[in-house]
Amino acid sequence: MVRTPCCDKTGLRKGTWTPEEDRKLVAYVTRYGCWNWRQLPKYAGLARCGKSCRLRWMNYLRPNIKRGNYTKEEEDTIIRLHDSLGNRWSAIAAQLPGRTDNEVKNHWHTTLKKRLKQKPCPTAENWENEKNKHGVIQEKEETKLNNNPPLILESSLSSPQAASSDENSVSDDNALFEAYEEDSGSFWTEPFLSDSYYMWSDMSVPFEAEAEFPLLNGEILYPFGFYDQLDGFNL
DNA sequence: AATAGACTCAACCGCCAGAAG
DNA sequence: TCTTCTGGCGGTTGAGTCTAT
Repeated sequence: MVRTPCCDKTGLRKGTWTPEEDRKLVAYVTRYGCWNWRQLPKYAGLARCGKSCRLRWMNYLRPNIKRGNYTKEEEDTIIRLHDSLGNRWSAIAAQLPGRTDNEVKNHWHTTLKKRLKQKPCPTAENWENEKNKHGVIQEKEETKLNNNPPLILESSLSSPQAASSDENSVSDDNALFEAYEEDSGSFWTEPFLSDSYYMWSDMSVPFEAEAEFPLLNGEILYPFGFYDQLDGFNL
């Protein structure tokens, strides 16, 4: 949706991502990882800032991103965690497999906040009651988050085994990664090339783009088929 | 059918913390 | 210790879509 594509002073594109840009980013990150978001666009052949690439990947292109309606359980979790953590969206999102902080934040502002204003959710009330009854639930929640950071991060999300049981709501884009898994075999078993894996094993220094990355030279080797924003990835 | 207002959500912005030099 | 770089986070924006009139 959204912002009119434009360029900033340095010639970097802004606004809505095109299918072609998505394709380049997905191809690059799944193949080489995101060893440095700021440098990545240059090597991936993208006229975007690194931040924009990271955001696009984290919120949209990453494997196992869950889209669509929120379940009652998910909404209850958001309300409960927001009650105890406040606007710590990333911490809240970490408890909801497949949901991003941006998505949780949007859902809160567009739906849940209003709903609670109109008619305080029974779940929130129950939560208050439970807190009063047991006194320790909130502390438990905080402790869990502080001492044992949720593992629902890149590596677990990227594994099909760890995917949510609500598979139908998971983005169709995942077909892309499943297809890649078939190709590479080791895709899921190797450390996921994402935030937790910035540098691939035998590459400590970024090499010359022209020499090493066909992505910049017309003949582009994509591990996947054509991506269509409406239909997802056509393999 | 046309229009206005409300709603949604992808994307941007600015700030902060941690790491490295 | 200071500076610079980078990733991450939360707040905000604004164009597209939906709904009511």
